[in-house]
Amino acid sequence: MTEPRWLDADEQETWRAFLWTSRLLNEALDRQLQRDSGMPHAYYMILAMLSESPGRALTMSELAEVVHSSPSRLSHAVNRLEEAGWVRRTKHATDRRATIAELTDEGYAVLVEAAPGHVAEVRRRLFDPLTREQMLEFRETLHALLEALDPDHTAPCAPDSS
Amino acid sequence: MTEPRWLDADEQETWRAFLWTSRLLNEALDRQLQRDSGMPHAYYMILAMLSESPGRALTMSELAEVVHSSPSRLSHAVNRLEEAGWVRRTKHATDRRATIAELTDEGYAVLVEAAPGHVAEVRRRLFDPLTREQMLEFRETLHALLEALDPDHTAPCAPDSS
DNA sequence: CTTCAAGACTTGAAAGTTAAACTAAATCGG
DNA sequence: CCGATTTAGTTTAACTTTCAAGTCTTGAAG
Repeated sequence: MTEPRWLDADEQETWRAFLWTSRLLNEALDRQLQRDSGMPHAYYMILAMLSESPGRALTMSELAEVVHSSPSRLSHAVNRLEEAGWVRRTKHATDRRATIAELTDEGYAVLVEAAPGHVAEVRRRLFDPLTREQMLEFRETLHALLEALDPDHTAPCAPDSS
Repeated sequence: MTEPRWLDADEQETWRAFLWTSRLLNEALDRQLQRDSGMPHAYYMILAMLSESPGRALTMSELAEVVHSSPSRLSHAVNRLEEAGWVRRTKHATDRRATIAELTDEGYAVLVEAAPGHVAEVRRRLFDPLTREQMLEFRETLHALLEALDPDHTAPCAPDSS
């Protein structure tokens, strides 16, 4: 740690802006989902990712990866979702270590109910305030940051759903 | 909620990229601070904001505002920081409702110790991957988003410290 | 000068997350 | 085939955050 180059004023402001934007945006989304569907954003993501998977099911490991959750966190979350009746656990047929999490019909219904409001909120908070050009250049910048944060592309940032 | 305009492919990808970037960046920062200084980012912010305030002290309300914390969360956090001996609570002289949180010398020392590593991490994760132009345009975009998220400028995004 | 709403916190319990330890099943290298 | 690893997942406890309620001022109205 030789000579820690301090942040200049522009950097300072950029850093602040990033911190506040990501916090306020995440809070807005969380509030909306909690209010309208009674679940946090992380839980919504679990349902959403399951709904897009073949058979509306994934192993816990696969699911943990796509929602970027630790195994532990996912396990707790799926406990809750199972209690709510939105997800069901099954044993994997051939690999008996694996557990399969499957979206129930009820869970799917909840998701279908929740999605429009969620998408509307994303649009309102993220896309309405930006021009198309701003959005595209924003995306490029985010990709540059992602490249540095996650060189191996662990993150499933290919075109997928919300 | 009439006709929920879905996200197109570009929007989809932008939204994903934002989600992942903000998560990975926040995680990286949290990990670094937890590892090197044994505290979460939110606690670091409390110390940092106090250190920049006149007399290294603020009322709980003021502090809650600058770190964007609920009163309750801040109260719990300050309990921990007080146990650690990094912050001290005092009664406000004239308004006996108010409590003043004051950074102790020990807390200041911890912050001074922690700051360089933290700044280095911010630089590494956020600024190194971007060109100066990218950074400046990124900041503009974030300001546009902030304007929509927080029209009353509650967020202290004027030039300040980390 | 009382009354009473609003302001500034604190508290306790519940929800969510993290960290570390643990079980069980599959795989790999002799 | 067998022991050592690795992989998959759960569990427990600690910790952070949120939510709802409660305390003690202040300030403003009547």
